[in-house]
Amino acid sequence: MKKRRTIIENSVLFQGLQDEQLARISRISQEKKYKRGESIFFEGDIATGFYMVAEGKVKIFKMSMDGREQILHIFGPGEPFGEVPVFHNQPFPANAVTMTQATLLFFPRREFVDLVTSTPSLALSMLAMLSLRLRRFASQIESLSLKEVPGRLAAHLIYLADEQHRTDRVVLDIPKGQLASLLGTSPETLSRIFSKMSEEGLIKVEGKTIELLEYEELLER
Amino acid sequence: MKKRRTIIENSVLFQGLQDEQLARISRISQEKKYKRGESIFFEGDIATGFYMVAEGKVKIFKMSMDGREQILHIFGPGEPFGEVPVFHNQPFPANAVTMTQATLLFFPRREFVDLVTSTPSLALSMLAMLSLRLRRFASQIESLSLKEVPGRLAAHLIYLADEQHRTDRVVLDIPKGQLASLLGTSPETLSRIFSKMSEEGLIKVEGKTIELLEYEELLER
DNA sequence: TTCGTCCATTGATTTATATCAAAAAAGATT
DNA sequence: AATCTTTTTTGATATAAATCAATGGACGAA
Repeated sequence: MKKRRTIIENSVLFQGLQDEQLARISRISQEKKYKRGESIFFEGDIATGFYMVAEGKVKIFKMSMDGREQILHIFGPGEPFGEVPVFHNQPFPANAVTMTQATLLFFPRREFVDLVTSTPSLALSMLAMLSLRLRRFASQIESLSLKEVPGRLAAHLIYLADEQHRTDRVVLDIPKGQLASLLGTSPETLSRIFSKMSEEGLIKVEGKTIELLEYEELLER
Repeated sequence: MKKRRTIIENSVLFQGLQDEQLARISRISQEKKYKRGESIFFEGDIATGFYMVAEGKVKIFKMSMDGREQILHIFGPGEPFGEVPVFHNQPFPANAVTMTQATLLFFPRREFVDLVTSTPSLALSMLAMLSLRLRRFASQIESLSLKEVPGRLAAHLIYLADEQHRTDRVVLDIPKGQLASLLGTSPETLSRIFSKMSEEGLIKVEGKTIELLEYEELLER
């Protein structure tokens, strides 16, 4: 499996932190292995720490009186769970069970709190990173509901251009089918829009390389 | 209205803090009154601090060029908003407007950051808050891109049912037009879907009260 | 080479939803 | 009660995009 450190530095919660900070986080984490269908915690349990999925899938669910389970979340690699009650020092509000064989990282509350307490900058960096992600999510939601697909594609191309530090061309880092899903559309539709934008002279598509012929125009979309 | 101190010590963000810290928080906060429909801030504004609702309701939303709005959150008493720029030192990512007459507490950025730095449990609360928001956004994005409107409505009804601790009926806390914007659709479409779901016997709509006749079915949507 | 698999494109059709327009209903104000 | 305003519903139409179906590479394996 992937190295613990890799999981941590690519996780929602810790990504973007400095090496030194990541190292400390990594040091307090404990690796735990689970078989499929094993319980991780139950509703009402004292939250002694939180978890992050390294490998496998975990479901968080509540049980209704008549014994039916209501799944609240399903978490996969890189996603933390149980952190909200842990940070608030409250019992777990739901149950957690592995859906597959799984490897989890456990972060003991005590040690995590000590770490944050002794390193104020860690908490601030984490807050900054979470804020940044919230910002991105907000614009993704905006994009999904307020723009139609060509607009979303344009926004994504601009985003890639920004990331790749150029305004003349970008290289897609995922297959077009996946891009379609990322933009909330179908491969067919995406393909048609690529050709329409090409006809309009906005871009030129050559496999995974997209030339941005009218950067300014794209911004408008 | 309730005393400022009461709001603060019962809020998710500040609950559990010691008296001295609560007093400090209370000291740096400023009370502001708003009429219904007043703007609190606009997307792009420089942020000098964040807010907490003491009384009333506030919506956070994005606006498209042609004036359509997508609501990102609706906040009520005790809930903070506008914290993202506090930790990221960038302009507000969305607009905020009061939906009712409202009283807000304003916390200046500088003082608050100092406070967070010196109060680990506050930092943890803040982390919990942002972490939770991130999760909500993630499911909103999933919902917008994967489900069509009836599914989103069903999910929202279930969410309300959960929040209101009952499975037989829920009461909408906002006008239907606003709900449409929250679900990323138009009032007309939402209205039609309400009547279709009623015909199908899934729900029964009486003004703002929605009876959930087939809770299980709704879950499936 | 040829075969098979994966990915991308193109065409035809269907469908969900937005939009435009207007009426009806519900609340608020005088 | 009467008027005004806001919210909700209904109808007709337009449209973006999903879906279904088929074809055309591209790439690796045998």
